[in-house]
Amino acid sequence: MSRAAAPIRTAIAEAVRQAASASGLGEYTSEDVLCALEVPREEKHGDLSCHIALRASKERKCAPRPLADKLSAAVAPMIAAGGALYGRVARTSVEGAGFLNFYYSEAEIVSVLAQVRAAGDAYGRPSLQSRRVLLEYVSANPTGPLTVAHGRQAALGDSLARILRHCGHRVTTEYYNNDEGVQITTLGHSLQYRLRQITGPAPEEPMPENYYQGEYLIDIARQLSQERPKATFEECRVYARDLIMTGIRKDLADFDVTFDSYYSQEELGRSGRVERTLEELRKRGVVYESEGATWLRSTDYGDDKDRVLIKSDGNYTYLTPDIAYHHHKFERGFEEIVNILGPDHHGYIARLKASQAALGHDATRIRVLIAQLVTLYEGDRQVRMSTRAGEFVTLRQVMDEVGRDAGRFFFLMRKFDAHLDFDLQLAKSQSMDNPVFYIQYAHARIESVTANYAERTGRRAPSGPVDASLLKHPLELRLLRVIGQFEDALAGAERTLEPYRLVPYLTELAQAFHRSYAENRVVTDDAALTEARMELCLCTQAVLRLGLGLLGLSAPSKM
RNA sequence: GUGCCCGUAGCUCAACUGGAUAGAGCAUCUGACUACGGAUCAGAAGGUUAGAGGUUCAACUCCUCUCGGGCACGCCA
Repeated sequence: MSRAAAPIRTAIAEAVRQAASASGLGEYTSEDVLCALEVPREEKHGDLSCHIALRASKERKCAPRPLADKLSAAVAPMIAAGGALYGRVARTSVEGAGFLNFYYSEAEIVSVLAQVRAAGDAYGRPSLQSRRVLLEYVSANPTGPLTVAHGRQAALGDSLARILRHCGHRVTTEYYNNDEGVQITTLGHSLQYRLRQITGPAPEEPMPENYYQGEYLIDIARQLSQERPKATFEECRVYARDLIMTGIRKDLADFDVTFDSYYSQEELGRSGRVERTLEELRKRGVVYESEGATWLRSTDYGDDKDRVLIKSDGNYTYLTPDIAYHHHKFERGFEEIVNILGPDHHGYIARLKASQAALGHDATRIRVLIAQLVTLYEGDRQVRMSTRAGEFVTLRQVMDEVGRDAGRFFFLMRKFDAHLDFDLQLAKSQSMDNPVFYIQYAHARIESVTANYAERTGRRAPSGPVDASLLKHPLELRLLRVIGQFEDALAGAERTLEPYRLVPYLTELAQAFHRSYAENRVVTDDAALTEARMELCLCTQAVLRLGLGLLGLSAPSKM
């Protein structure tokens, strides 16, 4: 194959696009065709399958099979001698309702080793237009420690950032810090109450129900009492807020989650942006006064109710600065705005999008991912949580309990819009019940093969190109195929913004390795075969490391 | 009452957004190294996709209704 050949998936997509046009099937973009390519569930259906004829048949209401035949005929010259896919695709076939299946040549399958080597850390990067993405996530109010729900959002957002970056997008990650407002005021009162309990005279009233009840405030009060026993309310407010925020950032850092930017609501208020945004909305005629309040006519933009911007007491609602904040996201030039929110915010999406549409922005550029709740189990016992009651499980506790890798893996292993049952016992068990170890074990195992190889040869890798055609065993070919499917798994994760798609892929890759390993001894007296198998191991390891890295997991050499 | 998410093997979940014979892991049962890590590998069994209709070449997927679970529906944040 040629040196600068495009990845096979891209090459096939381009061939299909041209064939579709030539055969009168229709004009499609590369993106359209890429979406119609899939790795078939069953190997007998080929290495890559295209169902674009099925889609075309739907559009023009005719039988799909003849369309697939026409497409196949148009593709035929491309796999014949001199065609773009010559030597890479051995054959195609039309099957089922109208699938066009591609069967790779053995040379192509084997060439993934060279492709992994050549691409290095960029392996699997799809050919996409790079976008400027603002990814906002966690954004927990600094009124208490992060919970497991935040942990899930943190793992999801961080992994998503890694995936989008790997795909060539320019990503800025941001944490919106609600560092002022009603909840922070309540936090200040709560701390002051706790402080008085320590320094006296103790308050006679019981602690109001809406105060934050958690024990962490008692600890903070104890600390403050050493420094400033007579702290004013304002001092309490700032002290609690800042100390909690410091703790949040520490938790995130220990979870290996960092943000490019922390965006302060307080600073947003000082900047005058909120007023300017309101002015802009007024100028656009989407604001009106009623019942002493100021309203946004959000129903004109798809919301089911108009929303209050300024309450009759003169204060802004929560929405108002948030509108200004998102306006500022657009003003900073981001082409795609991704927000990860908890399930309690789903009703908020429509009004947020409406507000941005009202400002003249393209609301379809906003993608909101709702991360569903986490239910925590300790074996059979369910652990309930509630921030106010102070009876909750923190991200910190989960990290301490099960470790960072297992924690992140469990948060990511399910798709984010489904509830997650997180079994602490399972996550911390270092047994074969635990899927994260299965994947990491494959990586570590290869490391020890490498050590064996190094002992024999004095090198950790083949010194030059290997003869990959020596890899003939069905399980080896299977492993090579799975390595080549990384591209497909990554593209799926990028398109849907679902990191969990990498989990079954990596499990499959690890499995393909373990199976091949069980049948084929790597280091033998056959020098050429040993080199080829060693290269296969090293490429497998490279993709495992890459995939684990995209999930934010370590790739250990020993376990 | 209204909206959103969900209901798939004994358990936890997939099924590439409408595609091919609904797949994995665990649990259960049966097997496998005198060699590179047994945290591994091979095999068996397990299903009327909650239920009932509908749409079409094709439905776990879309529409309607019913049942069951979760989360939201403020001039709260």
